[in-house]
Amino acid sequence: MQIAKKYFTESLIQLTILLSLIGVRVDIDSYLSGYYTPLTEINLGPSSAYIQTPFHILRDTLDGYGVHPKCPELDYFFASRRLLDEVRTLGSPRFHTQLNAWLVHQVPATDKPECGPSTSNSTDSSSGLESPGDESRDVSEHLPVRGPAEEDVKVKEEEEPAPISQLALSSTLEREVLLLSDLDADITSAISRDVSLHDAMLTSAGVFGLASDRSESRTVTQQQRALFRMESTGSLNSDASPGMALGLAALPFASVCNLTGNVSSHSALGDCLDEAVFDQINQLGLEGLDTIGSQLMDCLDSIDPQVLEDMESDSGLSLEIITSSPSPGSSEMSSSSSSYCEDECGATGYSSEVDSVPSKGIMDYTTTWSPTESVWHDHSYSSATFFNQPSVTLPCKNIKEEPLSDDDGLRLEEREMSRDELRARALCLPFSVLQIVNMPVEEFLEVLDGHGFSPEQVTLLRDIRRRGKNKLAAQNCRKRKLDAITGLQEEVERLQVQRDKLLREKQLTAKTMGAVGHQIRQLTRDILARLRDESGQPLNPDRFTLQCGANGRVVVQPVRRPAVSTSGNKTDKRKKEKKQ
DNA sequence: TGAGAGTGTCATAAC
DNA sequence: TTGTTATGACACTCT
Repeated sequence: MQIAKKYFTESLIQLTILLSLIGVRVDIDSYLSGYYTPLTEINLGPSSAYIQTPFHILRDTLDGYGVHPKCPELDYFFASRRLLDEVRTLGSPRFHTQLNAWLVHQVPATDKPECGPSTSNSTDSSSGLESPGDESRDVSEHLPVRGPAEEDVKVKEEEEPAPISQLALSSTLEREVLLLSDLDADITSAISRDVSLHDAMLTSAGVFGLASDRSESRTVTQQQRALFRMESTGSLNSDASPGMALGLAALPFASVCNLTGNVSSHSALGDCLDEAVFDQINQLGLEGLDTIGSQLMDCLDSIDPQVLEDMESDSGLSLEIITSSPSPGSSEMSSSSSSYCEDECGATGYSSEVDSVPSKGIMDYTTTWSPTESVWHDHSYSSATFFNQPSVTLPCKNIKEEPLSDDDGLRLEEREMSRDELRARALCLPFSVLQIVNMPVEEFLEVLDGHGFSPEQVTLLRDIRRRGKNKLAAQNCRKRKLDAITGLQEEVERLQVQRDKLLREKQLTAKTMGAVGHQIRQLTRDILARLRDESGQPLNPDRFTLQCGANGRVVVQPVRRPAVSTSGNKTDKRKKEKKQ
């Protein structure tokens, strides 16, 4: 029994570690029952695209416990480290963990799209799904589908984290191992039904890059749509538990590939993993199920591994990553010589920091701008718009020739495009709105002069830039206004508290003064009653009083009464004199 | 259906 | 002179 409990606990912790790596927070405190250090986590849901988290301010809160619960990014950010730290603090009884890596899917190499020139240009940004040396990718592509018992991977220390894409849910329980061995068919079929591993990888990889080739662009788009279908109608609605769904939503970068399989195969895994664990996960994820789609794509597209890496050390700026999901053009497009294609996900979010503090991985554009730069930083657009933002610089010619397979989706994308994006597309400007807005003025002037634009295009470029700048300025202005209002409200509340405090002090002081005055009068009467005048009679308190001098001497003085009656008599006399 | 919030855009002033 | 920023005002959309 003791051994079973130990195995059970170890399995829970292993699962917790893995879930923490993918962003799912699990409270296994109740399961551990004091066996190990309590691990307490709160599921706070996904991050908002609007939220800018000042990581640099909280960089010292390594354990994350001090993080405000309304800051989901921070909690998400510290979850993995905290869990690992806590596990590490357990000391010597390190659980002998075996990770059974079962590959979820294998995609033929022919499906591997190329990201065109952007692939090489945005290596740093698109590497989120590729572990160093494409290790995970290689494993995913070359490893055959095998049972967990065949591929056991020792859990390495945190200093040498195993590629997440290689990892899957594991257990040391024999029962689980045996059952997992039978899951391959289900898992593979579940994933193949909706989206392949390679699709997910390439879709995410593609969002960071540019696609110059039309067919490649469409491939990526279709893959992305496939992923959308997966998350909207596929495994999430069928087999996946909400908890796992939320975990997938909070999934960072590459781990989504394997987790897609995990999500799809939850029903099977539920047989071999403790139901209580999944119940816990389900409870965690029920609230986030509605927004799972945007959350998933948030994680897929907006997380730059480089930036994630930087979170540990710096960067109070949020991510602004442009998605490279080239979409089919519209019929209004005219032919153009432009073959450059880039997506853009909205205007640069309002943040003076973004403009004034060029940061690593944040404002690459302003420092080393080039038309092929694909990394942007957007805080201002919602996730839905974020993912549906098509490129405004599609090669019009190719688009016009190719039939559209999904007109409804195209119209939806066009409808969600801004007017400037539509205008830019109409005039086939080879730059995205974001590029136009964010490029340095010198570059902008060079662009205006060196590309042989027509007057209409030049005017549109200037207007787009002006409107984009002004849009950001308006956002900043409104933010400042709200901050000012908030500050004033806080000041008002503070002053009201101070006023109430002063009023209470005033009342207390008046009360004290009254008591002291009463005591002084009583004391004066006592003293005067003890004193005698020349005739030996006690001094009348109504006619005498005590005065305390500056030197501390106390003297008896007669009470000075105002001569009201005399002055009144004088006026009466004057009135009588006037009458006479 | 009206109210309110949020947002984009324009006009303008200031730097 | 030009570009940028800040801000009021207006219109529009969405909840």
